[in-house]
Amino acid sequence: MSLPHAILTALLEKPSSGLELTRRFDRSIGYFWSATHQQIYRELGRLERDGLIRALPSATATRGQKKSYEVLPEGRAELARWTAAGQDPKPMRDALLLRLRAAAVVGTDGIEEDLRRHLALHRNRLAEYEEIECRDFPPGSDAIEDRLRHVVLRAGIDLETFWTRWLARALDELTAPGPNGPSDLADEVHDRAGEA
Amino acid sequence: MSLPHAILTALLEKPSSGLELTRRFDRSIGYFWSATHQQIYRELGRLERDGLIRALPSATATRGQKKSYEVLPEGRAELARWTAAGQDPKPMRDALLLRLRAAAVVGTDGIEEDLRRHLALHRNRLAEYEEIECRDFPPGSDAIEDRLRHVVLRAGIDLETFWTRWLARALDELTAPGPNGPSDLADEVHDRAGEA
DNA sequence: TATTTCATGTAAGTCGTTACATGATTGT
DNA sequence: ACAATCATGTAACGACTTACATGAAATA
Repeated sequence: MSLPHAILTALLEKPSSGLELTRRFDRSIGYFWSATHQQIYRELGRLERDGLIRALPSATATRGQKKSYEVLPEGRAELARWTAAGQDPKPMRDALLLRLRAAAVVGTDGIEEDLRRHLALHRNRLAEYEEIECRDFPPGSDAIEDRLRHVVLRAGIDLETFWTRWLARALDELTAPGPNGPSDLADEVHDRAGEA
Repeated sequence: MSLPHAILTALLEKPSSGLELTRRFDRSIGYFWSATHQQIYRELGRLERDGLIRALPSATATRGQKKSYEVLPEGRAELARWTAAGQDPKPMRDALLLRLRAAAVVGTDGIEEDLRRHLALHRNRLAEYEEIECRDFPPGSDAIEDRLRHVVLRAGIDLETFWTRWLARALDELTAPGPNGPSDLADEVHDRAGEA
């Protein structure tokens, strides 16, 4: 149940329409909580129905017309309640690690190319985050709101740093010659099919 | 569509029943792809229906009786096809980062306690992974299958290391006194509600 | 026999993804 | 007028979550 609270946070930072929210999710907020425009419109409908947000008076009620929302006191209270309540971390899900484990069983065809592609993507995102840090968080800012936002961005930077380093290492392990050379895995595994 | 392939990988490593798979997902595989027993039973039914796995002949057909599965050649082929195909990384979703961003708007009540709890959890998991590394991957193993499994475990270790460091840093930022002290955020933000 | 544990499943509801539909505005 | 774009939705489906149901085996 995080999407409604992500939207409440975004609307408190600045009242917006559905499409504006979608764009903001593509930029900053979506870096740690992504959402499509369909999810956002559905959730805006629910939040309005439940009395946590309301459409700005200026907005007309017809389809295709821009319609902006603002957070009501009940919405702010609900966000504060959710923020203060503890939550257990969700177990992670990473398809790339799963594929690597599968590759240890059925062979490594196609993996190296994809690791390189992921490495390039993570390097790009890392550069993007570091640019944001230079622009928005010059050294010496000290209000606690800024410190919080900065430490969140820092998580993104450190995570992308981890991925770039780990992918480089995985590529090393994948391409380094083993005792029988790097390309004999598929047959070898096939011979061992069915063992414990 | 990763769950069926996670199950195929697990079954190739060792034929198992639904409950055995559930336990293995709680241990090693679930470290990067978690699943509940309901998901697993449903998926086993689909995989059997589609001819990718089959129940071992010994298994009886009645409810409440243990029923083990093994992978058929079609299942192995499907797993190899999926493993070789490229996939885009999914955007990440982390509720804790979202809560920190929300806390910058509605106040930091309750956050510090939860950060400490998360820090303890990640430290425990890190210790767990490092123990597995010492036990299962002594220095000098060099078959490519072992190198692959090791580098996957390494991702887990490095990720938990990142989280412990980042959480410690976040706690520093949260508890360090700011220009107006650490406890005045809620009121301050409330005064600023509605600005750009 | 009664309880607990093992083991397999059903059902309902929410969330996320993909594809499509519709109205309004702007530019040519 | 026409096309492109902005903007708001609907519909359908699959994935995930939570709660519950049922049968078999062990054990007290």
